[in-house]
Amino acid sequence: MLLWVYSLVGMLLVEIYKCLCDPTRLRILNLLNDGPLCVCHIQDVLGETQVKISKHLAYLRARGMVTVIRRANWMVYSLPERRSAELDANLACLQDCSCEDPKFKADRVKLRKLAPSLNKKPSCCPPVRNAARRATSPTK
Amino acid sequence: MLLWVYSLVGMLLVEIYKCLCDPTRLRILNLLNDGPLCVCHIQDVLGETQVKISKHLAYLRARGMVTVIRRANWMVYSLPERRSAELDANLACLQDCSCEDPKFKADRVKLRKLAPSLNKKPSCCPPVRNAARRATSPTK
DNA sequence: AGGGAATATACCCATAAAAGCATATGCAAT
DNA sequence: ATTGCATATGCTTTTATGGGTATATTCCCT
Repeated sequence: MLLWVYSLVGMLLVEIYKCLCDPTRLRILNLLNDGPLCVCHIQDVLGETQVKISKHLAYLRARGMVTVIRRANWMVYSLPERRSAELDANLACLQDCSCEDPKFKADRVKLRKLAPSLNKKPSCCPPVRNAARRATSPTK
Repeated sequence: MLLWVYSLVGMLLVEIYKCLCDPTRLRILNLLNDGPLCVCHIQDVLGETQVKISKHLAYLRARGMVTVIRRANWMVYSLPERRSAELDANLACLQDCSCEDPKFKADRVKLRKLAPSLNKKPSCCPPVRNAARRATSPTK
């Protein structure tokens, strides 16, 4: 698998669409639109296995579609702060499309209901709206 | 390959993105944004083989991303007249993104330069902006 | 140092996608 | 009917993708 991290500016349109053409990834991005999240939150809301979520996050990360920071044991994912014009336009478009869609809406509702109890865990990712972000993947 | 023609309204977001995640299809849609085109025009502008273009058009057609009418020997493809909100938003977004992009722009320029000579062919698809359109595929 | 928790990765399998070559289809004109 | 043209389809190969199971990594805590 030949992959490299695209610079945010140079991110190809096709690569953006490749990120968007899977239902699980769309659901993840829909959640991240409301703010940074750790894997366990995403996992619990989507009701999918840890591996599945983790792999899709890796896919998105490798293409600069999300950024991540480590917070103790937890990996906190966010939409990238600095975005190419293309990425920005498409994320906005996705938000438009998903905001009315019942399935996406349900995920967001579930997240809000779940969030308080999840945040009672020892020191899971806090419900802050704008955690510090890093541009590149910490995985090496 | 299990495929069916999506009703325009019910077209799933993921299916839209699947149509958009291939460079050749993006180039095709970029050209169609300027108006209906027959296969030979697309083929000549993109410089790709007939099979390749035809197959990608079939892919788009099967998902309601383009419509087609027969005009004598020629098949004239268009973007669908009636579009779901999602499709409309994404086509607009694509147009935004591709209008500045040098590669897409080059294709459009090439089309305009090529069009006059191509239209000298016996009775190739005319350079009309709004040919009659049909909603479904004529192929059976 | 050792254990537990959260997350990532390796490997495997089934399926889908992309492209090529060859061939078929449908229309028009002779 | 036959030929020629534009386009579509069938078959094949290669590669990518998505998901699963098992295992590794990285951190915190004791």
